[in-house]
Amino acid sequence: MRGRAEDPDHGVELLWRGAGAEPRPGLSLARIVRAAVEVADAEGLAGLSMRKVADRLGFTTMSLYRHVPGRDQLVDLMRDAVMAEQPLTPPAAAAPVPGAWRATLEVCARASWELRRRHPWLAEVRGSRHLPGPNGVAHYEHMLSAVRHTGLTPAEMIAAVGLVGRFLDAEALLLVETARQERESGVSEEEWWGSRDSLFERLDRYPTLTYLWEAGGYDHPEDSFEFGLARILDGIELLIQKRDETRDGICQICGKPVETPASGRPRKYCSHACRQRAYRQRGPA
Amino acid sequence: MRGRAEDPDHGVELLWRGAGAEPRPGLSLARIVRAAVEVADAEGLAGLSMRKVADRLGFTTMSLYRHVPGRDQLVDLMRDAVMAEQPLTPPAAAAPVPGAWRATLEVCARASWELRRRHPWLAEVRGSRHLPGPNGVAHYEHMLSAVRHTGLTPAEMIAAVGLVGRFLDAEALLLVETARQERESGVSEEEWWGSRDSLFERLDRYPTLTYLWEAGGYDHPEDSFEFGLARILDGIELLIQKRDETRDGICQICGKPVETPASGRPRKYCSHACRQRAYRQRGPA
DNA sequence: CCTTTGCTGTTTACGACGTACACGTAGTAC
DNA sequence: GTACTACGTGTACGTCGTAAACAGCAAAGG
Repeated sequence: MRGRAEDPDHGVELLWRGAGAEPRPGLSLARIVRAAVEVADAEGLAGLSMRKVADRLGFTTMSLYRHVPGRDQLVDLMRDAVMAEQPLTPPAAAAPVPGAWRATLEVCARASWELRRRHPWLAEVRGSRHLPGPNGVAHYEHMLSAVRHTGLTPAEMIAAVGLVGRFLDAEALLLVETARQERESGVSEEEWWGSRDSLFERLDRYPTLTYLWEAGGYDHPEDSFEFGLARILDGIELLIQKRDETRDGICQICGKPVETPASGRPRKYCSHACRQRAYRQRGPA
Repeated sequence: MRGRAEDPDHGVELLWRGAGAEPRPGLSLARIVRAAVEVADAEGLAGLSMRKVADRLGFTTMSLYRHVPGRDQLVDLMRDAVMAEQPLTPPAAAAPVPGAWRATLEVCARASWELRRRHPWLAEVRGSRHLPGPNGVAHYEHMLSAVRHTGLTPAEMIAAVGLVGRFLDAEALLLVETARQERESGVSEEEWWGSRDSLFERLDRYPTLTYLWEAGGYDHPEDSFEFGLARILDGIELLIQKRDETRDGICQICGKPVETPASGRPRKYCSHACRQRAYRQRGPA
C-alpha cells in the first residue's frame, strides 16, 4: 500500500473490485468507507477529515493510509458506496416507447435528488477527476439509455444528461450550504439575514426587486428543484421535437413517406388519421 | 476594527459605502481587495489565503485584519469589485417589447459567462450567506427586470432568474475545476484519464456508453454552456407561452377580447390579421 | 510641554488540516 | 529460526484562519 498513492490503476482497482469477504476484526476498506460516510452525513464534506474517521473507528489517523491512498480516493469510494443504495429502475423496454424518455429521466433525477437529500455531501464533491465506480457508471448508463432513441445526436444525448446532472448538483448545493452554515454558526437563515437591516434599507432603489418583494414572490417561492427540472426537461423536449420535425418527408407517426406539396408548409403527417393520432398523443394542453 | 467581525452591519457597510478617496500610502481596503483578486485569478479561491495577499502587498498577515473582518467578507468585497467591470446593458425600454426578455436574459448570461472566464473563482464562491454588494444587486435587478412583463408570476420570475444564475455557476465550476487540477497536478486532463486504462477496459459492459463512445459523441461534444443555456431559455419560453395562453378570451396580439366559439378549440386571436401577425412574429421555424 | 486616545501594523501562538517517513509488531512461508 | 509481509503507530512538516497582546505614531486636550 505504501507509495501506491501515485499508482493511477490502484484507485480504479479499489473502486471496481467486489467487496472481498472480510468479517475479521480490525480495519478494512469497507469499514473505513462506512465510517467516512457517517462523518460526511453529519458534518458535510468539508467536515470530513482523516482524523475524524480514524477516531470514529478507534484507530490512529495514519492507519487509514494502509487501506486508502488518500482523502480524494476515499471520497470516490464513498460516492460509489452510497450510490449502491439507490436501485436502478429496470432498463427501458426493448421496443422504446416514444416519449418515455421524459418519464425515465425524471424518475432518475428524482431518485438522485432523494439520494442527495440522504447524503448531502454528494453535491459537494467537486473536481473533474473523480473516478466513477461501478454504481456511478450504471446510473450514468441508465440516464443515457433513457434518451437514446429520441432522435438526438450522440453529442446531444451526452450534453442533455450532463445538463440534468449538473442541475441536480447545483440545486443540492444550495440546500447543503444553508444547512452547513446553520450548523456551523448556530444561527438560522432567517435570523442571519434578519440582522442585516442595513442591507435591506438600501434595496428600495431597485424597482423590480421591490415589486417582487411586495408582490410576495419571496414569501411564497417556487420549489426551485421542481421549477428547474420542469424547465430543463421542457427544453430538452423541445429539442427532441425539433429533431423529429427535421425528419422531413416522413410521417411523424407511422414513418411512411409523405408527399410534399409544391407550395406552402411541408406536411408532418401522411393522413388525417395520423394527424389525429398525433393530436391525441400530445394529450391535453 | 478589532472585534468587529461579529458586527453584521459592518460587512454591509464595507460593501455599500462608496470607495473613499485614499491615495495615501500603506494599506487600504481597495488595495487589499485588488491584491486578493489577483491572487484568486491566478490560483483560484482555494489558493487565496490571507498570508498570500499580505505577502503580495508587503505587509504581515494580520495587518489585513485591520481593514477586513475576515476572509469571507473579503470574498464578498472581491465579488462586488469585479462585478463593476461588467457594464450593464441599458434598461429595457419603457414600453416592453414582447419576446425581448429572451435576448436580454441571454445577453446577461453571456456577460456573466465572460466575467467568469476572467475571474473563474467567482463560480467557486459558495454558501448562502454572501452579502450582495451594489453591483451584484444591480445585475440581479437587471435580470429580474428582463422577465418582468412576461406574464410569469413573481415567484416564477425569481425562480427563472435563479435557475439561469445557478446554471452559470455550475457550468463555470466545470471549467474552473479542470483548470485547477491541471495547474496543481501539472498533468493535463487527457493525460490523466489516459493513464487509467484499467477503467476504460471495464466500460464495455455498458451498451449505450459504448455506442456513444464509438459514435464519436465524446470526440465532438456539444458546447455544454451553449447547449444548456439554449435548453433552459427554451424551457422558460415554453412556460411564458403557456402563461400567455391561459389568458383566455383575450387576443394574444392586440389584447382585445375574443368571442369564444360554442364548441371546439378556443380561439387565440381576434382576427385573421392578428393571427398572421403572430405567425410572422414567431419567425421562421 | 506632556499625556491621552485611537488608528495602524507586528509578533506570537493555537488548533485544525493532509500526509511523508521511520518505527514497531504480529502472522506466515520457507 | 528466519526472512518477509501486512498492519498499525508516533512524530513531524507545512498549510490554513485568526485570537490576543503589543509597538509606533498622529492628532487632540490639558
